[in-house]
Amino acid sequence: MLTSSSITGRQGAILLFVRAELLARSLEKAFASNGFQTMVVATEAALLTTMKETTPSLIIVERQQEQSPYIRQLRMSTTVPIVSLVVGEQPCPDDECLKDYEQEVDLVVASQTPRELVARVRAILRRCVPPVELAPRHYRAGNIRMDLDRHEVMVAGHTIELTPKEFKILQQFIEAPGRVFSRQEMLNRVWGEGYALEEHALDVHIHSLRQKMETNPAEPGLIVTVRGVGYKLRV
Amino acid sequence: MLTSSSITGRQGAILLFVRAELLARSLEKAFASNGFQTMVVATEAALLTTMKETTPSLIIVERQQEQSPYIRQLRMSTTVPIVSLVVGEQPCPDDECLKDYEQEVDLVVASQTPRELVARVRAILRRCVPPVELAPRHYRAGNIRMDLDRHEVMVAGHTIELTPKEFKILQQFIEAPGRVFSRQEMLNRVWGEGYALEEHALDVHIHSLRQKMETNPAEPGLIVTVRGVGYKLRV
DNA sequence: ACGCGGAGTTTACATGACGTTAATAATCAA
DNA sequence: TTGATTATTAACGTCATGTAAACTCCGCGT
Repeated sequence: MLTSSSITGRQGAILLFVRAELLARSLEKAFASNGFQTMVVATEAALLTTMKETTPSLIIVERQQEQSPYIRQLRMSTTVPIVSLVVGEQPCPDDECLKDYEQEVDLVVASQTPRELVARVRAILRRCVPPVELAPRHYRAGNIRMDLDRHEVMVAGHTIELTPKEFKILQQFIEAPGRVFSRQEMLNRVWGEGYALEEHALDVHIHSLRQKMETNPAEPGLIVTVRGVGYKLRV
Repeated sequence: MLTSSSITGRQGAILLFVRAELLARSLEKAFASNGFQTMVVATEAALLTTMKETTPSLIIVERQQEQSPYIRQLRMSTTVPIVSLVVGEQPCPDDECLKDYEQEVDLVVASQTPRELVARVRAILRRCVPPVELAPRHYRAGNIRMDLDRHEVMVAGHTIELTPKEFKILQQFIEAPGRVFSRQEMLNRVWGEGYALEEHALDVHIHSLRQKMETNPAEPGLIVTVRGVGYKLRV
């Protein structure tokens, strides 16, 4: 059952900036067993480039001496919660910790059991769940409108009900209007890569899509056949 | 970006639930000198009545043995951040602290310098001020009205009683009317991030919600299922 | 302490929608 | 016309969902 992952818009992972391999492993494991995904980086450079490419839901940084500069840089570049992790035996001197807080770090915490760290992280994330709906995702092509969040499709002004497969197929079409999709490519996109499936399984879904969308399903004007090649959405 | 200046302005006070007079004084002083107002209560009863009359911006609770019951009660009655303060010499045993976190306490912290406590509180408030202050406490969608402060729901003019879970679920729906929530996303939002939970648990609560809300629960017109995807509130 | 009751969770099962296959008809290109 | 490609339909198995009910857990009152 691969269905759940696609629509949920999976939360960003926890980004761990830790030098010690051993520590990284144990944290990674602790988070993984609590249902969190993690990414690990070991250098400042890697941290910053990772931040450019992905959006973690929280960052844990192993605290160092004189870390202010890049912590500030990090804080400026993202609003994601930052946890400063003090490793080693000697506790972080008070004024050092306070400096972190002044940099708007969300939590400075001494090395504890991984379980407790996970609990603290979870407590922070509870507060940071975005108030829903950052950017509504919807498409338009011709007189077809598709709202991915609402899972709604309108053709010529009135809503039509699509099954999950139909919806996904139409989504492929509308994301590249006019482009021809071979059966095999459509199968890969909708059913998943490497799914051996009778090619003509798609035909049936195309058919039912046409039944629901076309004004005259017998002479398709929206989803048109390109003989010998595949199907495309007429723009 | 997170602006620290506006936070200290006019804003609910910090509610301190501390028994020891001396400790109360010192905390009060520390917060006062950092621009926070405080209220102090010394008994559970006073805490709960104060909560009914005012809306603090954060609550600090001196941790006791076996505090779960009223912490839970507190957590259910408000969304304000709660800090569990461990006083005394012996550190809080691990699993005890974890219990607090499971009750959705925001931070469990051992007695430190007042300055550091203030810094930690400020870090939490940075995250929580926007929701507390500018999030509407009252929603309306169709003929559904929801008052978060009063914890009341009205459908078509008359009040219905919802359990805490039901209430939270409906809240997610009404904050983004029409948007489809996958089971997993709803679980994350209501039960908390990373809680592995049988997806089916949600169905049951949806069912009881329908029983209470729908005119004809057999044919849901308000909370509709989007097969293979999730549920949404029909607008 | 004990039991009661409500809330939440899990289990189990019936139902019906959905996806797939296969078989047949229609259409198009040589 | 003939073979290949596509359209259509029916049938069937699987899976998602709805629902009831049992069970656990916790708070509350006796």
